[in-house]
Amino acid sequence: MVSNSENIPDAENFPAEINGLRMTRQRREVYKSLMENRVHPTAQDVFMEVKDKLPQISLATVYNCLEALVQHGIIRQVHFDRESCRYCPNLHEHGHFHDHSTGKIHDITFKPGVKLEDFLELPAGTQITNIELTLRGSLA
Amino acid sequence: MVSNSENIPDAENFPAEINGLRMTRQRREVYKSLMENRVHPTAQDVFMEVKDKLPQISLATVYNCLEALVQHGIIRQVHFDRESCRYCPNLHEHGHFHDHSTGKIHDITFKPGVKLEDFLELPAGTQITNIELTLRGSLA
DNA sequence: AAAAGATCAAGAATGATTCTTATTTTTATT
DNA sequence: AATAAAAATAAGAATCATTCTTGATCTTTT
Repeated sequence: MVSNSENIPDAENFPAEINGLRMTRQRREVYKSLMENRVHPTAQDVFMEVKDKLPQISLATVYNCLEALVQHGIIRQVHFDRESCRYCPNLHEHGHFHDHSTGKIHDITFKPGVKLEDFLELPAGTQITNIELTLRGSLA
Repeated sequence: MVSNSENIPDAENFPAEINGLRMTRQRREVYKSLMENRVHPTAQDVFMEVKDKLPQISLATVYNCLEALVQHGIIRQVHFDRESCRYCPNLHEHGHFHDHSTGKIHDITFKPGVKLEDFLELPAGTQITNIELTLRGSLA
């Protein structure tokens, strides 16, 4: 159980809106599912999870909810090649390590204080708004 | 013209095989197209380019050729979100900067001597076999 | 309570990629 | 050089994640 390490509010006292996005029943369950098990699920995965709580929810609605949450900066979308998009409620700047031996995806953080210019040759005047870093390999 | 900064052999004296991959007419034209204009094209882009030389080539064959070239370590496949895959003959370790103001994609190299452990918190025992780094933004 | 606006469910549409199959080309064998 | 076996190609069908469309259902505002 991951539970209270991150203070996930339960249904009753869940905020009515987050970052200006109204928390409907569907959005709340989608978001809670992401918060409760940090497995970088696909839309399909979330759909199956959430159906326990809202049996009538549709896959299209899960896509809508995920999109809305992404647009409001509540979750992040991550990509591995051209596989299904995955979703992640960790908003801290981080990359991902795809462990091929287990199939699991792990968050990778930058060392404190590191800046892009420290390790990349960036052309002068580059304004970076988004970084996506993906490592692949295995834990020996 | 990019031409001879990288010594692209012309059709006649093109190697019969590269990294153990036999250079058929189709593979050769696909590869030459990538080498000659470094624009990170999609399969569709390459298809249109190569049709000038081989009018009867099919899109499926372009996909086959690109796949074969990737499998033999002759080119790299790169991904931007879930857009069409793009291809790149630059085999040096590098990332990509997607400039939203122009739509262009630029190669970004690491500063010489930089190692992953220098800027990332890598769990002990991680064996990295592949890195994909994508930056988005604009040139101010 | 009525009207306007948002959200939702269901299924159709889209688009990149992969797969299938028959044909053609290349290579190996006689 | 002729034949057999293997590899590559063309064409189009199939797949699969995602987006779009439409009508129905909630929510909020009036």
